[in-house]
Amino acid sequence: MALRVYNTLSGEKEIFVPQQPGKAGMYVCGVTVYDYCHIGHARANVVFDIIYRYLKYAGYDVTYVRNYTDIDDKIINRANQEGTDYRTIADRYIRAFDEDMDRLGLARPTVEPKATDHIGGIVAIIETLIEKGHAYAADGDVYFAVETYPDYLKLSGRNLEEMQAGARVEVGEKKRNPMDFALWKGSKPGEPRWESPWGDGRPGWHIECSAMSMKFLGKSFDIHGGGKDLIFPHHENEIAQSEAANGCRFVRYWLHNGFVNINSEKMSKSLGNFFTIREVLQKFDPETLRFFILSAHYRSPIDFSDQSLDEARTGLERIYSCLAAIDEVLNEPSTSNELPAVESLSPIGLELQEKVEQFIPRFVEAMDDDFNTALALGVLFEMVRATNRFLAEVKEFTPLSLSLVAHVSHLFDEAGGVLGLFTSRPAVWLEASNSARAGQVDVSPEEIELLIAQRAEARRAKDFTRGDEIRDLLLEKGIQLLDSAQGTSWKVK
RNA sequence: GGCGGCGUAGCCAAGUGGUAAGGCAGAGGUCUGCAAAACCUUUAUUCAGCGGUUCAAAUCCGCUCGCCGCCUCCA
Repeated sequence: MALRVYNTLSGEKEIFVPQQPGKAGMYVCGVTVYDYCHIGHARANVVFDIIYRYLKYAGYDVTYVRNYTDIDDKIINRANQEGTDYRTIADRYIRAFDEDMDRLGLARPTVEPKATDHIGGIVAIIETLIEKGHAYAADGDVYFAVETYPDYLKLSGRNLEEMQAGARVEVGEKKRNPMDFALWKGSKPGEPRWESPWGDGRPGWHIECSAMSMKFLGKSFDIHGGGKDLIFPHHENEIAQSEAANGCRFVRYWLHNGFVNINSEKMSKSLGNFFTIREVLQKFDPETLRFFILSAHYRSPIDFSDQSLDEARTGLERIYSCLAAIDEVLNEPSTSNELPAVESLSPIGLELQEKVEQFIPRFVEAMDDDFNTALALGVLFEMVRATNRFLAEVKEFTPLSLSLVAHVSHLFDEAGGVLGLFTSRPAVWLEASNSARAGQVDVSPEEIELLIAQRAEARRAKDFTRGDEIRDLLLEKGIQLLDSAQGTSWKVK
């Protein structure tokens, strides 16, 4: 089964056929760098990170371009508020973005261009558009004339007449048609400016993406992505500019991710109901956030809450616990040196072996179906259960059972590499997750260890009443004790 | 008003014609001095409602109800 992707342009899943066999070109609209990113940005970037990784995994030579919009009204406003220049603001939030994405474990795109490094390309496209009669200069600004491009609004499925009739569209006095949009904006005094044939100014919002994608991926390329909210007007305008200028199809597959909601409502700056990535990462592990994002299909809305993140953490913990158990088995020196003459697996072992054999085909099938990460995680969990059963059953590990367990370990590495998960050593992750949450409990680890020692003492003396008292005391404070043959450990409940 | 999406167990969530994955939470059991963890078993005769197409529908069509998004900057 081949990779199928949902194309916003056709409204259907289509078999992915790249322009050039074996290669894939992908452009994703990055952020406007005027503030810290919220978890909506986290979702969009994680989603396309997975798509990037999976395309590579599927064997494509991928060129992934993700831009920074580093010149824009909001950046200028912010700079004015702080009494500084736009560059200071842009550079600060580019750094912040990079830090956030690194923490979330994103692979770096092939190229991360900045709009302001491509003014030349932008001006060139605008000149072409004017030459071809698709754009006109008006008093220092340049506008794209939407009526000259018959396919306008084909992505969002709208109708130009009805949109023009809409009361909320104001007629800019310089525009010939209220739907025309700016390619170039003349600079007001004190604003950042670049030279152009139409006077000093700066690019409009949409044109930068046309210029940068063309520079790095050509006039026509495979995948263009972004959040659903970019479909109109941003992507619609990109299509108009690029196709009108180049006379050929701009993008083959348009991919759009769904929103992050708070109480079923879109998270956004204007509603003020957003959480920054940094805020969330103070409470939750980055991998937990990533796991949460992957637990739903990328096109569906997801509802963000502490509870849903808690559940994601519990689920991820289940997997990491299994991986830690695997590590222990694999790192332990082999207990039996005698090889059984005929070695065979128990029914539970055979079941695990079956899961192991089916794993990659099922994983690939899930990911091939429009990057169905939620289904892929389900497949992962089935292998976790089979592995837990097997580990619980086996008393002595033979070469055969060890190689089976090692195989499971490799499969988790392989899938983890695509999903950007399980990058930590399991024992370390579990320990870190536990101690991070220990900070939220009003008992110190030292006190806990002391109480555990006292309890062990009491239990040795068969004073179970005292022992249970200590256990219940800790439980009341949210500390759960875990007894094992190796001793007593603890975790935050 | 126009366009689009969604409604699956207590919660989250896969599933686009062949008889409901997975996770969390819950219940019972194994283990344990008792617990916890782990493991086992179990939890939707049913997919918002009503009609229709079909041998067969959560899946296709129509209508109704409810929620959300885009139409202005937004991942």
